Amino acid sequence: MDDVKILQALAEPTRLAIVRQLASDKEVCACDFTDCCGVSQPTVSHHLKVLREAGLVISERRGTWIYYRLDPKGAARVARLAQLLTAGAERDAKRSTMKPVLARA
Amino acid sequence: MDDVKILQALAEPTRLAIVRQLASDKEVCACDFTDCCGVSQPTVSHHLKVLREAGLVISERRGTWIYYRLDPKGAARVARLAQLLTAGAERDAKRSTMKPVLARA
DNA sequence: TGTCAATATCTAGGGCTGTCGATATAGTCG
DNA sequence: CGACTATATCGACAGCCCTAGATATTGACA
Repeated sequence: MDDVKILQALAEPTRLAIVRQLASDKEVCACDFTDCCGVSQPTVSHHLKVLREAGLVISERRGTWIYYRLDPKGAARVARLAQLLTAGAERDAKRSTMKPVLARA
Repeated sequence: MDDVKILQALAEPTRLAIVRQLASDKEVCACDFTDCCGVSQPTVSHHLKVLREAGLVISERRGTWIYYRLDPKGAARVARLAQLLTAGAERDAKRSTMKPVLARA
């Protein structure tokens, strides 16, 4: 229900970089994000928590390491939002269905 | 490359409400957003500016009023981001393509 | 059990942002 | 031009959030 939360999670350079890495690398160890993003370990941990609580990523512990990957549910939510926008924009582009703007007041 | 800017613009309750209204109403006068969002006129003006500069909405002056509608380019950008996520998530769901995790160090 | 590595939590500070009142600008109509 | 309306800008304040150092927790391994 909280699409704002998902968008807020994505709307940050470091977190978007993390998500992009997961979109291309399939599975990434938490320890590797420190290099790719240029921030400290506590900061990475914080961002991963935000992404997790937003429902965008899933974590799985494997020994000492924790591996992250994209959450299909979060991706689906973003896709639905995108579809809402594209559908509205495409509809507006159709001149034939444009109703004349009625006088106000 | 400022996808972050687009996401930041969407990641705010009032602005997302504005965008949702535009997705369903096709064309909306700026003066109508004050009612639907429950914020003051300067705040609405501020949010519309953010959405405009992010490339999500287009404004068109018609006399005293200014009408807003969705920008197809912004919608396309969001759609591309969503596709990135869904593609990655769907790929991860395929067990057959999962490579075993190699030992680290 | 003790040590080491990976990750999480706590804390504080600095910057960004949403908000609104006051004011300015722009357009319409007499 | 002058009055009125819609919208934009300005100024200030409060709250949120990104960040990193210090510290705690967790798991592996000997």
